[in-house]
Amino acid sequence: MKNNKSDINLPEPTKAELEILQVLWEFGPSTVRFVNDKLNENREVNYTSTLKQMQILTEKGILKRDESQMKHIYIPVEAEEKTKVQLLDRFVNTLYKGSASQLVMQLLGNEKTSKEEIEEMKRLLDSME
Amino acid sequence: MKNNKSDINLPEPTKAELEILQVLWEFGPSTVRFVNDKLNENREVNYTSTLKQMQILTEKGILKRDESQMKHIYIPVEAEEKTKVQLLDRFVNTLYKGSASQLVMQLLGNEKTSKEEIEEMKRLLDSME
DNA sequence: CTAAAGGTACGATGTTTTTCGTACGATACA
DNA sequence: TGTATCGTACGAAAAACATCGTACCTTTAG
Repeated sequence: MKNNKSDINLPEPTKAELEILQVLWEFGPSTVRFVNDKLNENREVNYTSTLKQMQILTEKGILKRDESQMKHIYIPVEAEEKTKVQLLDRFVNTLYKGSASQLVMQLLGNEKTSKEEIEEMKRLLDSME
Repeated sequence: MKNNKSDINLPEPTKAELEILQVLWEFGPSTVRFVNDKLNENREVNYTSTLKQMQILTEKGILKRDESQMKHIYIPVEAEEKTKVQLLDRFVNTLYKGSASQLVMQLLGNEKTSKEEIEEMKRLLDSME
């Protein structure tokens, strides 16, 4: 199997970009100040660094923004789910040759996966057709 | 929840590095020539680029090598499983706040996940305690 | 014995991603 | 009204990653 274009051309958020997206997913549309404050709960980042990243994300079409106020409000263009599905898909393809069940097997073998989680997975699977 | 050190200090293979690891996982200990040929089935890479990457991987302690012959043989230090578990763990933590069942839910919602895969997951889960 | 082929080493360069300094406009308020 | 504060814009530096050219050694075939 050669290059899979449909994979390659996806806008692939980078690490720093993903961090920002996660804040927006968790707290909804936000200002740069807010996002930067959240990031700084975990690590030191300069305000203008965050601003720049969010501008880049906007250029790439991953975020859009409301400029009607001086404090611009940034909003993810795609729903959290959609982006995560893409990332998960890439992950499964890369590491498990596309086999979701292999990935699940690994989750089950991982002691960090709790009994409760496993029960929940069972429920999910049983509730399917 | 602040920095999770156990996460942060992992040697996190880069994209190019992962490509190489995958060849070694699939075909076992190999020479640079062999790995490079495999990579070139997918995309053009210069021999010395692959060599360099494999040297870097060795410096990082992700690969070791047998230098007893002129053609060095490279071998992953950690088992495929162990490395994948680490990557999966990071992935689940980053995207799903550690909830494996949420990840599974997303797999189930993805039309690319086949009925067979789902059946297989059921089997796996049922065979657990 | 020698030339070609094929191997390693490694510095340098190219590219992408991340961070930041500086300029400058808005706002707030003493 | 002027100055401190808070915002955006944006180029450029820094860091991380990836690629490659060149030097030089070993093996092999003639």
